[in-house]
Amino acid sequence: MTPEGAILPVSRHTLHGELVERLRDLIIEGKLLPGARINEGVLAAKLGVSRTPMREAIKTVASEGLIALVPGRGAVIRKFTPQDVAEMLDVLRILEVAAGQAACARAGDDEIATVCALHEEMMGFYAVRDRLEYYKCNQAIHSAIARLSGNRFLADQHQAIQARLKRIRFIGNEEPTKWAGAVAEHEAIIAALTARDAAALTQALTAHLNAAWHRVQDIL
Amino acid sequence: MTPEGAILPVSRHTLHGELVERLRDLIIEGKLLPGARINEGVLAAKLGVSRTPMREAIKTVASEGLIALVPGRGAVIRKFTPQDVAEMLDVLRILEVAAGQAACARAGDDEIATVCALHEEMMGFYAVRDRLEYYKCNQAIHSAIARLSGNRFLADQHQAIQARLKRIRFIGNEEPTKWAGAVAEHEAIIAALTARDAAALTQALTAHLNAAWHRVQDIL
DNA sequence: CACAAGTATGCTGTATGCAGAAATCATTGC
DNA sequence: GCAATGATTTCTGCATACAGCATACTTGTG
Repeated sequence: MTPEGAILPVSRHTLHGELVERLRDLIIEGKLLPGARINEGVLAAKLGVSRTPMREAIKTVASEGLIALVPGRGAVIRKFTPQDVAEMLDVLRILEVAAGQAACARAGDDEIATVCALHEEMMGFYAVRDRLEYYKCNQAIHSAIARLSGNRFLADQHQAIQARLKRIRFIGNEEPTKWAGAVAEHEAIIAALTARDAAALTQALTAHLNAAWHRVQDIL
Repeated sequence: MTPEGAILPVSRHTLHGELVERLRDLIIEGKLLPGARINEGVLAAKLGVSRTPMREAIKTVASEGLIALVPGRGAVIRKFTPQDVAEMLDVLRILEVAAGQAACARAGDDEIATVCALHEEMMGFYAVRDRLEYYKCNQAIHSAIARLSGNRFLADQHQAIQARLKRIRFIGNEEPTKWAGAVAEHEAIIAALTARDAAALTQALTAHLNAAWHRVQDIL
């Protein structure tokens, strides 16, 4: 990938970008709970910055949908209704199915192999019941499938929505039976993808995301 | 809709929201051209505000994708490559087709009638060659179809992408022959929707958005 | 004891100030 | 005459300051 001695631009750390990531993580990791108000001053102080870049980061994350802005009253961590989650999962399904169709048609064997490798890795984590690492692999697989479409914009949109649902889906898969179900569905997805069977892949992805809805439903 | 004497909260105009809209409009209307750098100071002065809310608005619009932030060098109006546009149109097609499918299954006759009414209005503007009003109706129709899905999140995502392409598609349809083509495609869409013919609607929408790509290709 | 009005505090929203990095322009050497 | 280098100016990025609104608390009254 990176040629020996290649000169690549220094990654300029902007405070804004840094804060956006930190803020997103705080929400996704559950340190900031849905419904909770954000006090700019104290949060900025905790992160060791002034209110100005903190506010800019809040505005950015708000436009991504994780935070709601209440005029005159600041920002609150957005609380997703069951309907919100169902709708997001539906769009995720639409995008993934479309990506899957495109992938069967245009993805190279090497690209598909990469996804399979991720799947193997994920199964390894499942074997030792490492739920966090399993989950990371899981997300990586779905992101990879989105990228297989060859449409970067689609992949980006997919990624953004997946990020919003990250926490909810992570909590939703806590039960062992649910987890086992998800694993089985993944097997079907990988099989269909390897065979480049577009129809089967559509079926498998749809089933997987419908099941995901049933899995998270309880915790909403 | 609004009951007689119903008390609805006063619409609080936040400077931030106002600026975001103004900034979006400036870009979409072409007052700020792609590739141009934004000077926070002068733009804020022109709009009669200080740099702080202006910067926040810029960050927000940037996260929407119309502006690119260059660390240490401020913000530039984002320039879309032909590939970017093709990818966005593709996602738009995916979302609209999915919305259309859902609409055929679940939309009420009244909802469909609303879309048809918009179509009639649009044809009126076409008859007198009022391109701007025609275009507004056009966008409204596509947004309405997205809403017919019953999935608000899908509709919102669709809306956001459509907004990004607004200017490019407006310019792309300048030629009379292209315009006529678009009108014909719309007729097919409305016919399929009225008949609740999901397959035909998918066909019509796909054709329309593929054609849209051909129409804008020249100006990129 | 409950409730309402007034007061006080805290927070948001906006403006301004300041340091450092870019960009532009002038100057000097070749 | 052109290129490279240095100085100046502008602009961004962040911090701080201030005003107005929202909320919480307190106090007075029925």
